[in-house]
Amino acid sequence: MNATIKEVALKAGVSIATVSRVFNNSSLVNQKTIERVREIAHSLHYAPNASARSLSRRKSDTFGIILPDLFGEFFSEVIRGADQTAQKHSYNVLLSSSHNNQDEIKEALNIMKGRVDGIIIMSPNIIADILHDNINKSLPVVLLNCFVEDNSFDSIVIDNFNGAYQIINHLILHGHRRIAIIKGAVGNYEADVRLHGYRHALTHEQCEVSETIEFEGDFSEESGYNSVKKILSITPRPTAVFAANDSMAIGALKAFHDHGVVVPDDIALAGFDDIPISRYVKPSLSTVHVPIHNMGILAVERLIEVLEKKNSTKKEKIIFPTQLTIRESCGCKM
Amino acid sequence: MNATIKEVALKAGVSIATVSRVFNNSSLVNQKTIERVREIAHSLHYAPNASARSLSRRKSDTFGIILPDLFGEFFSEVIRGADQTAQKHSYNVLLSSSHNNQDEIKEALNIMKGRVDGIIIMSPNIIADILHDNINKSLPVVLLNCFVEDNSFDSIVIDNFNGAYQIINHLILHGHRRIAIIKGAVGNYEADVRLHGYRHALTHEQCEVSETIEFEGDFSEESGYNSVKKILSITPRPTAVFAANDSMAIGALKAFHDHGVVVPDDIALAGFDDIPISRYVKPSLSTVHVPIHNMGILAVERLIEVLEKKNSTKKEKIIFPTQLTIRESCGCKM
DNA sequence: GCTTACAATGTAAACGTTTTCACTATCCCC
DNA sequence: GGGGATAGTGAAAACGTTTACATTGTAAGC
Repeated sequence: MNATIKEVALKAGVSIATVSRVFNNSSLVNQKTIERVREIAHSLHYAPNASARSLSRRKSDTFGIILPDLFGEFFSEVIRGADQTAQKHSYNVLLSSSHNNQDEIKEALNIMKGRVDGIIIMSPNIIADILHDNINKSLPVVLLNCFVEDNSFDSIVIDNFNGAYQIINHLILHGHRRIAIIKGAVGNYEADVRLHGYRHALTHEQCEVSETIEFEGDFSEESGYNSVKKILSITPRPTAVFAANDSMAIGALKAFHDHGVVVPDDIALAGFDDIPISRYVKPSLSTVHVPIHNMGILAVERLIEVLEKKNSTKKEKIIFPTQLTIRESCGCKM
Repeated sequence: MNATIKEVALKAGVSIATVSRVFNNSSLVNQKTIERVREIAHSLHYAPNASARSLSRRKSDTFGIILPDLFGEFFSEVIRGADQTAQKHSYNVLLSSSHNNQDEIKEALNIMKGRVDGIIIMSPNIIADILHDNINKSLPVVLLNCFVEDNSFDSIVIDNFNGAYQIINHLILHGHRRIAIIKGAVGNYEADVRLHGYRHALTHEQCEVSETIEFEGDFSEESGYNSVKKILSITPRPTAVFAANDSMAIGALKAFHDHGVVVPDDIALAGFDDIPISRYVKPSLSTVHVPIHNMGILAVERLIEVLEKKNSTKKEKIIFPTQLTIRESCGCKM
């Protein structure tokens, strides 16, 4: 059984109000009293009950993070940034991942509601209606890489379009005209935008745009690996492949190797995200750098800003620029 | 403002007790009443206040997870397993990472206290005293890969010793006698045990054990990369290198390549953990498979078991076996 | 020595639930 | 038609805090 504030007060010979004040660093308490209370509290292993505190203050000091999944390095980087920043500001992080459909997100939102002071949602499949219906207007929300047409939520997105555009453009500049893509998961907003960037760059330079060189993927290494077989079977063979994320690119790299196709000599390869591992594969991966870690940091900082009412009236949409990161796998010198 | 149980009760023409019963699926409520209450609740966007609920029930339906860091795929796999399992049993996950010293862990424990119904701690640096002093006996705890001499906590550990032993033994069986190690982080329990397994295997087969072939590392790709320069500078050159985790092995792989040393032809390489990416690097990594995901699952299941008092009297220590996973980087056929 | 001011503390009412206990109405059985 | 059961509901006391307000004691100012 944990000690309560009452027991501490009793033993210290003060009222519970005073104990409360000591633990909330109120300036109104006598120094001697503070010391006595702290000592007694320590000897009783007292720690304030968080639920009671939250109930009374109408504040939980906790942020919720809702993620579609937790595979690979991408999401853990987001969480890492968010967690570190939250801790720095004395907030906790309530995590809920593996939500891939609308119902699961709805469920997660309902659980979070009343438990957190703000929510970060990352779900490239989400539909805005769900949010409107299930989130109280007074609860701060930051959307990460979600598609929202209106400005009803704060939102942070990566410039997926330009990222894809740039790397395709780079490939074209180095002589590639027939460039295949391994697409991201179906129905995924980010996947769609990257595809559009890819197509747009090709169109702009009068290169071939065709569904015959667009291959299915789902962001996993395995799907990247599996696409390669199909890519190698078409003629003429594409001279370059753009995978919509690094995990698929790494899977593809392995597959090319297994089929005796040398990257980048026989075929160029590029990815997207710049996950930490991508510089350590061989050949190292040319990719589009995304400041993943920073997104987590910024999302939390924005929540805090809104909570402190500094800047809450207007919703903001922050677009993170990406950066072309040329390594070995595309075979180009910058 | 969120609606409260009172408003729902008022509008539905019942008492708050009845509303509460409806939301707790009590069997004692009339079907018609249930429907009316639910309808009204929905129209008011009512969701029970979690703090009040926790306070009243003395239960938060939340588990805490304390981690040293969140880098790489290892930790995110643990979290993934834990989160999925927690969700399955209607629990939430409160995350707190980036704790590398005793004081930070103490702090994290104090914050978690009163917020969670159970705690999972993964911290290969932890000292048991901290735990005894800061955790209430009544709070269920599961230790993941921590060193604890006594049986005062439930604990799940990987069989690091045998894992290391086995893979070194494998290398020896295939003719290697001079095998270097890239060690894990200093002061890290897992790192120590893997080192012992390595040494023990060498000793057992009368191979050279010497600090001149033991190199510093910290589990990061970068440290793996940096060790290689030193490894290549000693004579006679080791014929095999064992990295104490896959991340370092992948860094080393890259370094060997950059130095024109072919793995496995010129030198054999092995890792530890079997993170998802290790099968996709080139050459694919021979390593020791660790059921990371399962550890997260099991930790949560154990917490639930204890909470439900099914099996709480005795503390358990579960040792996860590892599995030798031979791929290309060691150059051996099984 | 009387007010005034202020520092330090206490009292008690919230906060929004759950849950025990008590109560009513209804039904069934002899 | 009286005496249980039983189903359904309500009243009210917790749960452990915070905090507005009230109350002390003491020092300063005149």
